[in-house]
Amino acid sequence: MPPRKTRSSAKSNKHSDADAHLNEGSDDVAQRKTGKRKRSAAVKGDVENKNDDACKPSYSRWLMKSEPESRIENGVDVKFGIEDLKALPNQTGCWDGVRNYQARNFMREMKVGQQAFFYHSNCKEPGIAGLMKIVKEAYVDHTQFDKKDVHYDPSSKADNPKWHMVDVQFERMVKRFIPLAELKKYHLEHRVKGGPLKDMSLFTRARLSVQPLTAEEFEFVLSLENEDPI
DNA sequence: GCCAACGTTGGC
DNA sequence: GCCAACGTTGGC
Repeated sequence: MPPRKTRSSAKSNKHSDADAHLNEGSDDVAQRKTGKRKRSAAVKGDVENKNDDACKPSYSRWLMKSEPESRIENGVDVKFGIEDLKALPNQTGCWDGVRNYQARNFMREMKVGQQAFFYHSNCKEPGIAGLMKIVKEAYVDHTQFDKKDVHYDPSSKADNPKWHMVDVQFERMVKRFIPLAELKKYHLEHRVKGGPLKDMSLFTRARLSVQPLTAEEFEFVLSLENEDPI
């Protein structure tokens, strides 16, 4: 498969007439393969909201990664930083190109109005650049069918699409950029002494491009805006 | 540019 | 359904 990056491209509400539903549960291939249902979303975490049906934790805050620096992949520049989102019409874009089942599943859980950190990855200074909010719930990612697209997936069929995306809208920059290195210091400290970042997915599941945050994690990270850099 | 960690694929 | 080989992610 051709994937790489977890990203968003410069298309905005163009496809927003697509319905906000998804063929529920139709293709949790990864989960079926391992026979472990709900493993991806259930890996520890807060239980602030429960779904009606089960005891599966649900999240309402997210972190989404994208690359702010130019990098050519299959002849296409995959750069998409927070400034690029901000520059789109209505400061809104679709988060296409996610080709990882866990990340996709988290996107499917997202609800309109929820907040997400915009994280800059694979760049000079990785870290959290700003905040965005979910403005459209999961719908089919059209780029999987586009042969010209970097994230084209020949294994995905039109009558049973594998990949979905959400629309996000720029909300604001963080008051100061919060570097990964700083978050990591807290993470290591909290792992020893206890603290909100001790299990943060950014470190415990570093390669996941769409991650859930607990309320405690989210609030702690946000509070760093008002602190001096360490 | 390197490479560790980890997700995916496919043979058996 | 195991697991080795392979490919990707992303920090450094």
